[in-house]
Amino acid sequence: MRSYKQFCGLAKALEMVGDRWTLLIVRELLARGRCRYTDLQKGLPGIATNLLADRLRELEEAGIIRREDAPPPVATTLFALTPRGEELEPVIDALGRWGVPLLASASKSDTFRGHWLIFPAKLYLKDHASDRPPIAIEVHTDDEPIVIEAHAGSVRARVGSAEKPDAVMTGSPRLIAALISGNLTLAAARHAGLHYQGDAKALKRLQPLAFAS
Amino acid sequence: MRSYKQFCGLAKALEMVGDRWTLLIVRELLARGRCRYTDLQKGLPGIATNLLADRLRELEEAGIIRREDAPPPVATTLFALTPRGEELEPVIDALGRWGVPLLASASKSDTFRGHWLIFPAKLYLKDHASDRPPIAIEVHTDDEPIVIEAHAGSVRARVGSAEKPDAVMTGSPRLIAALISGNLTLAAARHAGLHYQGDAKALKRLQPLAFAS
DNA sequence: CCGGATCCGGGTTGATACTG
DNA sequence: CAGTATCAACCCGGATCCGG
Repeated sequence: MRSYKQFCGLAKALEMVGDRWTLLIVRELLARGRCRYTDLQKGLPGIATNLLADRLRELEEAGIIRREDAPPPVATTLFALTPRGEELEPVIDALGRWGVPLLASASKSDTFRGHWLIFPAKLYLKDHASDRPPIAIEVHTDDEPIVIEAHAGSVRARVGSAEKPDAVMTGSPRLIAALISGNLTLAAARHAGLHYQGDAKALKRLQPLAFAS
Repeated sequence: MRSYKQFCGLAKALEMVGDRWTLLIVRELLARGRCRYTDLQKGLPGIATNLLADRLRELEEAGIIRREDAPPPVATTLFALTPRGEELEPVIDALGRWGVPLLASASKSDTFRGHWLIFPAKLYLKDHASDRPPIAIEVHTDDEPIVIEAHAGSVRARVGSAEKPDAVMTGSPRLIAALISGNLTLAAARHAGLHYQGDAKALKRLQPLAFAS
């Protein structure tokens, strides 16, 4: 991106990460950890391959990502965030949180990837029973499943499955996002088509206190 | 901005505020409160007037800013953030904080506006003596002065002057930014050309505890 | 299949000039 | 003061191609 030529931290930050697609690439690397070019492409539906290649080079020059040569027998290139790149997490979180209300009026035809739910899960869910044993909830959409785990007061979310989940939910991204962000009760989400099996209290332990139903 | 067509809060947020210049316009309105088109132009050196007009229209359609007709005798248009627009403050703060380290290698010829210092002042300074009487520090650069006020544990910064400042500092933006963000001690900044008169303890009360010199 | 490079058409940006 | 109008330069998206 062209320089703004302003002595301002915000302007300097935008020169490095303000380009189209750039922060979405960082989102992918934050959500999945280090991954291959092709994995990035799958997580960024709509990006042109030349733009992905350009951005990766710019991000590497800026010290935000790092290129690693995976050892044999894989022998492929892996892309990962540097520590400086990981410091962008608060930025992604703040922007993502600001954007959640916009999802309500999203187009029906928008693409979706399961691991994008990791961010609202981390942002909105808290462990309100830190003295209880750990729990795990599996979340299934059309795409790849994720697991939300609560353990001693902290919540983490990651791609993959749990070995013995306390609950498993299946539904449209829209329903699950509304449920996580506190705009829908479990009962209402079920009524709208969400499938939830397992311990209902597992979810209640994590949900925002906004509604107490 | 073209749609990413992704069901993701971050992507939706970037569609609204990810365009070039957009977040800098929000920065201006956050720092100065409501102001005129010409004030915005002065605070955004380098923006083309057609782009400013375009962005203001887009931001208004998005519900982020509001256009007000100032009453006579001023009779001018004022631009102000809506509540939804003000919710972008955490985003600006996170990005600005991430960008502060980049200022160290900024170009000598970058433009500067005094009120841009409001953000690092709010972000980095804390009132470490909430039981003491309020203080005010005036900060002068080539441009418009700002005031940093500490009162009962909280710090605020605004454009303008104080009636009876406890201290007044004058120096280059670079020096003052380094001092505020904790990368330079007062002694070092003075040695590098910063002029500081008044109570040195006033500044010490606010500075990050990073260095204890 | 992986990780791009190249080319091209169209849209966006930036600089300047101009106006109600 | 608060913008339009115009136009060149640049950036983006889509398609295609290519060496390992």
